[in-house]
Amino acid sequence: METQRKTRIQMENEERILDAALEVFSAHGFRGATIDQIADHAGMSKPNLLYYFRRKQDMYEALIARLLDTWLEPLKELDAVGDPLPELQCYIRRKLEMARDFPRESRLFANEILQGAPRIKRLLESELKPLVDEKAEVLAGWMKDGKINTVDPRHLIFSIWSTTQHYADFDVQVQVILGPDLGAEGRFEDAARYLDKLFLDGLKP
Amino acid sequence: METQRKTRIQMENEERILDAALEVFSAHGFRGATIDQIADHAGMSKPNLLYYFRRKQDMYEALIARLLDTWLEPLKELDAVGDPLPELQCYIRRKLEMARDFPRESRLFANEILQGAPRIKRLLESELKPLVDEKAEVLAGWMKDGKINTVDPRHLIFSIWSTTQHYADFDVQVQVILGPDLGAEGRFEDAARYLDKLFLDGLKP
DNA sequence: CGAATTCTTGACTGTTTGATAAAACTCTAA
DNA sequence: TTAGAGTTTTATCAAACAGTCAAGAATTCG
Repeated sequence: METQRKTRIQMENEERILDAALEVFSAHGFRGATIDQIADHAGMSKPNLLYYFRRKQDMYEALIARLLDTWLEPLKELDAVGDPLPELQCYIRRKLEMARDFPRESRLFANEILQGAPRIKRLLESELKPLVDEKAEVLAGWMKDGKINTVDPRHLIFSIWSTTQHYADFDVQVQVILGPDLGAEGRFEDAARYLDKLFLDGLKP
Repeated sequence: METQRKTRIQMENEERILDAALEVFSAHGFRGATIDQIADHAGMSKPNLLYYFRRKQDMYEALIARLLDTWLEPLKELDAVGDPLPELQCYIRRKLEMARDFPRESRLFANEILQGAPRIKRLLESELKPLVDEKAEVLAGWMKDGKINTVDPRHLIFSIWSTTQHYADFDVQVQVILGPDLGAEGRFEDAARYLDKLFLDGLKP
């Protein structure tokens, strides 16, 4: 069976479609998104879109597969041989940068998990779980060596994910509360400064 | 115009419907939920359900209105005259308890905010914003008095919301990573212990 | 009781939506 | 240049969906 080569038009259109799909899926979730909306965003007719992805679910799965690696990359780079505290600070900042630079991706995952991850639960078990297990060991090692405060490493990871992704997933709420005066960039800097303090020193005076 | 009194059957059925609606809306979001699903969960026919709530959106709005107060109550109780650190610890624990005891409510809000809060943005501005402004002042006062570490009070509130609600909203992911051995109760205790440490001392050894 | 009111249901309507078929058009490589 | 592969469109379908209607069943209350 020969590997199918993709034409120029195929590559261009699949790209356009996946970008449009990300836009729509991340804003409305899988069931809330319609093929018509995605086709509109991609600037093509619905049957034409369905020529490239025969079913709605195919687009969704293609998106997820393409994004998961990017999404897990910062955690993968958490390095056992690095200096623990700076290493963690760097991880937190990178996650925060991703929330700023890829909010659609963040919301896509959030939507999926929120609704019970029916389409990617298996992927979480095969990709996410082992990675977290591995990095939890790294963190546990640092704790044993007295390099960082001793806490449950998995819950530590949860708190990094939740605090950073909050700025992408709950952006509307964040904007309502912080007001629009401060731009997105200003909000980002404030958040980075705050999280740095929180994770280093906590709230004790 | 006389105030309409509600019959026994009306009260019972509206209750049943709103509970079913919470179940379905929180699992699928507004657009993903169907009236048929809600009617099934409530154990009644669709036309019967629509006799009580004429449109899908009416159920949703009734739910939101009913839940918002409950949801904001812990923050309302944050007391300026109390002892700062214990007061915050108490708030964190109460939010975590709500994530454990009312995960559907948490997911309902999460779904709504995630999708841009089209239906409750006004409510956030009129109810949530002033409350947060007020409590941010309280926190700022504590910081000025040197009772707690000086950080951005609004971002502090964000981090409490995100870390606690994470356990309700991303429950599937949490379960995949922590494994099912540990029950929900055990997970809760671990989370409470971790968050206590994080917010008090941070990660510095 | 019995009549007024409230509640419930089956059948139905118009619309949206995911998906298909086939014809028409465009591109590419020999 | 032209045959064939690849692409786009028009027309269409069946299922899912929000919401309606009128008639029948149950409940309430004088």
